[in-house]
Amino acid sequence: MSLRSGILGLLSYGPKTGYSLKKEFDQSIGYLWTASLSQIYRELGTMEKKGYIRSSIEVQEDRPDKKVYTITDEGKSEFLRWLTDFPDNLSSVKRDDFMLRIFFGSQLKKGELIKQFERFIEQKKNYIELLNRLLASHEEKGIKTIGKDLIFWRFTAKRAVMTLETVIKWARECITELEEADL
Amino acid sequence: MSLRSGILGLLSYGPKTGYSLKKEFDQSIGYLWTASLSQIYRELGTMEKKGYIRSSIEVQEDRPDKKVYTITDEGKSEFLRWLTDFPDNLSSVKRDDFMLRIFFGSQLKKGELIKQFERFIEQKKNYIELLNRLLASHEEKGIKTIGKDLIFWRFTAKRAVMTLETVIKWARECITELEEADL
DNA sequence: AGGATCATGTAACCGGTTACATGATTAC
DNA sequence: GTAATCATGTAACCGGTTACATGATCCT
Repeated sequence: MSLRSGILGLLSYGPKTGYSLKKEFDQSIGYLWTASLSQIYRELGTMEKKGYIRSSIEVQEDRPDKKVYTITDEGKSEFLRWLTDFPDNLSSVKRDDFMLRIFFGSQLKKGELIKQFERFIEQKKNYIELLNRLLASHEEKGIKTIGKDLIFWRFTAKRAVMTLETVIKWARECITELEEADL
Repeated sequence: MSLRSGILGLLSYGPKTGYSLKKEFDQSIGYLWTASLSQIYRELGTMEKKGYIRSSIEVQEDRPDKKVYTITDEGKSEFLRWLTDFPDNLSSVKRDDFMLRIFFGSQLKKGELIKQFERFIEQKKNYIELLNRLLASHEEKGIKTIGKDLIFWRFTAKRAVMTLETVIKWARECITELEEADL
């Protein structure tokens, strides 16, 4: 139940609407957890029933009213229960359909494969740049505003960047091997 | 619809039962795609209705009869349609609840965090060994029996190993940084 | 004029997980 | 004895995706 925990975690920084939660998912933890609006609204509904969050309407003129959610004490302890309870097995589920296609690559043409590896490299490069901008914006705000969180945001973003650099290296090696191989 | 494609891909090597498909998922592509038995049986049922596969009962004595599935021509072309149709965006979905916990790590104790990073490293190390054994067994059989597939199986396993080595390095760096930091 | 942004949701569907059901043989 | 292996499935549930619905303001 990690969508729930993600929402509670973000709400632990302060009250938010469904819409603004979606933006935070996209902009700050999108590289490690994604969520759609409909999912967020549904989860907010069930969490309010359970008493993990409370809502209040903030009336606005010239744009739709806001429903602002605040985390309750039960919500905080529910979040901490999840946070401190690491699962025995720390591996995340692997379902990667790019890799599945490569696994069955012998049924593809060499040229097509190389083209796809090149697209792959391009996309990962762009993603690294995006993450570096995110990291830089955290670093800029610095310890004064973000506080103790900075080091952990650096950790997670760092892992993403390092992994991307590795898969780029891997894809380059694949291209070289493919070019040398006679298929 | 990649579970379907995974099954069709495996059936393209030869007829199989639901049970033996499960074993192949676990033993050869488990590191890039997982599937449960109930999922496989359900998918086999719908695929037979669609005409992608055909089944025949193989009677056995002293153990349950087998229902052996064979890929049809429609099945083959459905598989190739999927295989050649790479999506525009090659990124796989990221939902990693270990990372989510690290992101909110400022609410955890330093000692607990280090312990979890150490568990993480141990598990990844073990997984590398498992993959290396898998790779070695492919390599052993060699080009003569596996043929053109070998290079692609090496590619996919290689990526997994390289990524694991990277995340181990990352986790070690995190531990060092954590030990030096005063939280 | 047309699309993005702000803001809320519902409904249907689809794929993955968990639990249940059955039952013989083989290996420790 | 008991756990693993062989072999098939069904049913319920749960979480994620896609489509639908509404409507004003702001920017190009």
